[in-house]
Amino acid sequence: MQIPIESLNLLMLNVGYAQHNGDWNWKNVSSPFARIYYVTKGQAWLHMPTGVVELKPRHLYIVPAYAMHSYECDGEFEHYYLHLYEGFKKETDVFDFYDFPTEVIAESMDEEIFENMCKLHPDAELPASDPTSYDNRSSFTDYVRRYNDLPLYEKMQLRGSILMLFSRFMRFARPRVWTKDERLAKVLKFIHNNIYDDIDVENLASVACVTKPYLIRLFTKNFGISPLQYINQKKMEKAQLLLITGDLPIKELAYELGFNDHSYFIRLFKKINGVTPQEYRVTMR
DNA sequence: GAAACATTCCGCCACC
DNA sequence: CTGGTGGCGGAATGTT
Repeated sequence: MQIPIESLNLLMLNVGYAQHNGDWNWKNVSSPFARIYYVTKGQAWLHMPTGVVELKPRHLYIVPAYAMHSYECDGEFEHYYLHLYEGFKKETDVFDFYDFPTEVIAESMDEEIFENMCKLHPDAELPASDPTSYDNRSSFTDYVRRYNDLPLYEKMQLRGSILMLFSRFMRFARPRVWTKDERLAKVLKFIHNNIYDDIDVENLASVACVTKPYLIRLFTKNFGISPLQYINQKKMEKAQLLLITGDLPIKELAYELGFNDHSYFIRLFKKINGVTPQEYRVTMR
């Protein structure tokens, strides 16, 4: 199954050029946005769950949203970066449905694309390159607002550039096979499509045409966690995105994600992410 | 499946 | 007023 291009809309959070000299070492970074890098000079290493990748000039690299990773560099290293997120409810979680190669060889125009994006959007550059504390003065919300205020033709240009770069990876992407079980595939799809609603496991069972206890057993056996745990995990991912890209009060945000009780939402968020929603919002932006 | 049991969820409330 | 904590208990979920 292929996702329709209409539902693929990656929005830019940041774009910029970074020069490092042994100071690009961050451990265990995970963000609700994806990163694409184009290396121009030097060398570094990217530690992904799947293994270590050497970062070399004239190559493109991608780190999917929510992927836990680390950076390592001991000398000169220069690169363009691009941060992307899927902003709207109806958009597919592209990183959940495809596996992308971390590295691809860049095409001749890619450096120019980056250069051009930087020239057109100097405001989208990160003030600091420490992924754990980007900056206190300007938040991601400002970047998002700036994007929203762009004239339509500039948004079109931007989307075009983003899709060009993303297509380099898409070309080699493999649809992720979560399960061979058709029933579970339907269940996963249902969860992804309704992640902003209050999902009842009873509904999932009817989607899969099995009884509830059976579904729970089947799901847990295949994915290692129960349906409800999976749903809440996904909701917390969306929460992270909403927290850094928007200004919604925590209470409203909880409601937005299908929680009827904000205190429960806060508890769940802290349980899964280790910090309270507000702490996350402040430290991540 | 079903039934019985343990555990977790989650909405409510009181409070800081 | 918002964000956050903790207790309670019935409902929902998960296990055997």
